[in-house]
Amino acid sequence: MGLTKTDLFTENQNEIAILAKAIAHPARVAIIEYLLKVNACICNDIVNELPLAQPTISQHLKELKNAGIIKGNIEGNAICYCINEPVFYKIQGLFGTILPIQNKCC
Amino acid sequence: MGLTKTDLFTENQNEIAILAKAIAHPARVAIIEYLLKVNACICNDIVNELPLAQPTISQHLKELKNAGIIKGNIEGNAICYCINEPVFYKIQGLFGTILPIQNKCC
DNA sequence: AAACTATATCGTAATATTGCAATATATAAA
DNA sequence: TTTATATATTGCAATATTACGATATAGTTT
Repeated sequence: MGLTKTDLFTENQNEIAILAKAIAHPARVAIIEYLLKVNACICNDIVNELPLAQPTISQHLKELKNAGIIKGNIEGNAICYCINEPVFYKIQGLFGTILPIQNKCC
Repeated sequence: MGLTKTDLFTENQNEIAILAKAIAHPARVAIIEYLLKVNACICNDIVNELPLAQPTISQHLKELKNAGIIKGNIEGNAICYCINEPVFYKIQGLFGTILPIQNKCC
């Protein structure tokens, strides 16, 4: 197979999985960290910052954008990327909730 | 290709990516949620809880264990699984830090 | 218009992931 | 010791991901 059975799980479970998958690559983590540092930049800045080819960066940016984690605005012939705050805060909410674990593991 | 260039990124970036990847599947999200609910259970309980075959559950448990998110203790002929607190709190720390975003996106 | 800059898309090869039937392993119960 | 229970591993097919060269698209500058 190789096909995740999305329909078998709740919308919330799928949403968490999709957001986690967007972060599940070191290049995309690096892009997020860089955007948090410089606030906003064009794609070419990221190409110069990371040791990956331009099409590869473009592909990673697309995935981050599809997940809603970043957004891009057309700026002349370039595209200005930045963190999409609402989704970013949502991630912090989803993964950052301090749950009291009652660990009675055998 | 199809091979993530791990050596090009920092240890921290790779660690975040590995933890995120472990959560990047709805079945594994469901397993984590279930373990948080019942505190501890054996693999067969999860097989009965989720609509996936036993080998598939076993595989997902293995990935969660490899990432350090859960741990399993031998209990007779069964294996008792539970959340591995330190790593779980680490995830909350990594993703849950409230960062003030200065969004000056174009 | 021609050359340049910035980004996206296509095509493709290599590798990874998902899912499960079949089977192996190991302890428990009868 | 046979049978049942619980989990892991193997093998395999289908699909997804990663990476990048080549190329397309689109705005900018000269």
